[in-house]
Amino acid sequence: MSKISLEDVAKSLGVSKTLVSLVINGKADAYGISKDTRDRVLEKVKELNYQPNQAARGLRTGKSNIIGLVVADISNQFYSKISRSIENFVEKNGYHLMLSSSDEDPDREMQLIKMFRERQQVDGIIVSTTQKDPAFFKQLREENYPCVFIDRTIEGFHTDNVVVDNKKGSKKVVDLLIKNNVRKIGMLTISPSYTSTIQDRIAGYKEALKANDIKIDEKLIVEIPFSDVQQAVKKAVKELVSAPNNVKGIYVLNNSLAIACLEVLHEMNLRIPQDVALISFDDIDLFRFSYPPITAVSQPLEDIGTKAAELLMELINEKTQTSTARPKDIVLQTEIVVRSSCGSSIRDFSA
Amino acid sequence: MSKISLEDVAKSLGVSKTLVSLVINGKADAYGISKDTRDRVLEKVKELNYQPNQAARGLRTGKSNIIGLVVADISNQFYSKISRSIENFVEKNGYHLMLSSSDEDPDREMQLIKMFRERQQVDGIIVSTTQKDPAFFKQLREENYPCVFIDRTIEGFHTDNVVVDNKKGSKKVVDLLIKNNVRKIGMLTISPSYTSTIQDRIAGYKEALKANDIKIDEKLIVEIPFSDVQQAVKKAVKELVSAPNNVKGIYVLNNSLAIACLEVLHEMNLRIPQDVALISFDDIDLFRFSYPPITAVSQPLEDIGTKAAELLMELINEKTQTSTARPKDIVLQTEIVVRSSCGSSIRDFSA
DNA sequence: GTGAAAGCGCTAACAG
DNA sequence: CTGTTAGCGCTTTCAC
Repeated sequence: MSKISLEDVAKSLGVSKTLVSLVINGKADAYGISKDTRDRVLEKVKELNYQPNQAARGLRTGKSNIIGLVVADISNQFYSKISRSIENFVEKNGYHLMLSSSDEDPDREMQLIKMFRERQQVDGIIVSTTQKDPAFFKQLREENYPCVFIDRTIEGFHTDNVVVDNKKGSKKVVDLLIKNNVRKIGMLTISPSYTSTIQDRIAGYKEALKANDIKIDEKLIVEIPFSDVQQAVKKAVKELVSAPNNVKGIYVLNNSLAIACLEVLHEMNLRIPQDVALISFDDIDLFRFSYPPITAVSQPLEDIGTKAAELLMELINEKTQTSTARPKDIVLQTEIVVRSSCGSSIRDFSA
Repeated sequence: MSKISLEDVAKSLGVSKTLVSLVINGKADAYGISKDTRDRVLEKVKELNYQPNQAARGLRTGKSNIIGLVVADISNQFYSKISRSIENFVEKNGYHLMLSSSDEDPDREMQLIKMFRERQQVDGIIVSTTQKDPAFFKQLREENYPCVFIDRTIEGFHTDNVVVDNKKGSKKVVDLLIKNNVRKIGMLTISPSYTSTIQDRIAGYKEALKANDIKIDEKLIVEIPFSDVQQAVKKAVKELVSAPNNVKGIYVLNNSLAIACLEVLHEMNLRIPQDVALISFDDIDLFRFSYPPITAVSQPLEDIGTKAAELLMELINEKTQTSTARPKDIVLQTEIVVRSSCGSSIRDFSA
């Protein structure tokens, strides 16, 4: 441990702890400390390689300079990319990132947040929530605890969040498929399906169908449990592509589903897009190089992370002050990345 | 904030803080506290939803119950999967994970670790180091600071680590390619190339060539800078596949290189493996579904994370005690996943 | 079996 | 401009 303390620095300089503390915290000017003493202090600090003890500081100030991030699964590229950009941003502000995965379990998520907050004194959190009921977060807000939602919102609960326009993105990509003459389109959603993300994507799908005078068939919408994607997708895809459904296109609502779906289609020796077209939400590296390359709705991951971190830093700093225009609802736009899996090929490796 | 403190609990029970503290920390038995009072305390704690303040506890005990993880880039699936399994393990022990990416910058890495340790009171770290010089870690060890290496070691420095047998894996995969009658094999390494991982993989490549009486041509070994993979790979691949080099196979030493390489080969309209074969270290989801599927050396990511976390927990708990058989050098085995990119096809989508 | 009291290292009134 | 002092909430001797 950094055995040397504030007191050591003060003593070896023959000054008070206060003085050293003020200098270290950049309050030298505010307290009119002479440039000379300030420099002497700074020099000594460097010489002794003094590092303030955060536990002590935290105990005193009630702050930790740590922020928490809770996502469904950090090993999903979608979240790990966002995490990276959050890290980059908060680091500039002297914050560190504490991380946890909820596995889409609402109770676990609550537990994690509580732990972060109450035990570890995390100064604020960024969460991709899997809650349905806003009660927990309402209380958090009442207690004025800095919290930013990413990716998902909770119905009927307005708070600071950074999301993408899921409905619009969803509609556009389904529209594209229909323009490519695929009119019978099955959809794979994922549980928990009550999340805003999934709901909006479903809504976009339905809108696209309606706009093209296609009747919505609820039997073509299959919900896959988060805990057993592999098996469930297999079963679902088989049913969708065969009679009486005979879908000619499959729309999957996230990247894990896409991977599983791709695997099943290959196993079944179905050609994509000739036999069945495939489109997905979430664009990941894999989709560029898969066989065939997959058309997907791409989200600005870096922006999501950066904006969320920015928002959280604002919240933490404003905390007691009156806040301007809160909560901030940031909606970013998606982009359709067209590849051969939907029939309209930009680049097709099978040539 | 959890406004209620130890004192609140004690007061509302009419007992001392000591008592409550002892009960909470499971030392009731050791101090012979009656089952009756213990239960009363526990009940009150629950009723008031008391959460110990970690900052205070940390200040007192010098522990934080946080461990740090430093990797090159958390958005690389290789690290995010490991991170996930570390998280799972340490969580069971009541620890949280603090995360940072070093971007393969040795100075940044040192800075991060110092911060973790000295400022944030992280109880121990797991690091995929990018250092060449062991000095920093030697000092860490002298100060008895718990630290576990994953993925990479530093030459001439023995410490607790969890790695895979890179040399063997590398040799096996190159061997395979040679067995498939590809004898002119170029290799793309990545900087910093002095890491044990890269050195061992290079050694494996050379061994395989030697074992098959193929002359080693240093011109076929190209180092790609971590900071500019895309461009550099493009240039390198073009040179490798054309005269006078005319390689018939490319071996890339990690997954980022593979992705970049795949892209270039497609751009150049070269068929894999007919024109150029491709093999890689690190198996990621993408390789199963890419066109063509890519043969790779697969690493037991979950095991790496779990073992490393286990080791670290041991180190933290042993700290003062005499340790048995330290440092522990855990070497896990890799597995070659054969796919069509190397010529010997198990499953080939191009059919 | 239980309580009193010291003190971890720091910050922030308040004095001067 | 600089120093004194009082805790933040907890653990841990030591006493009873």
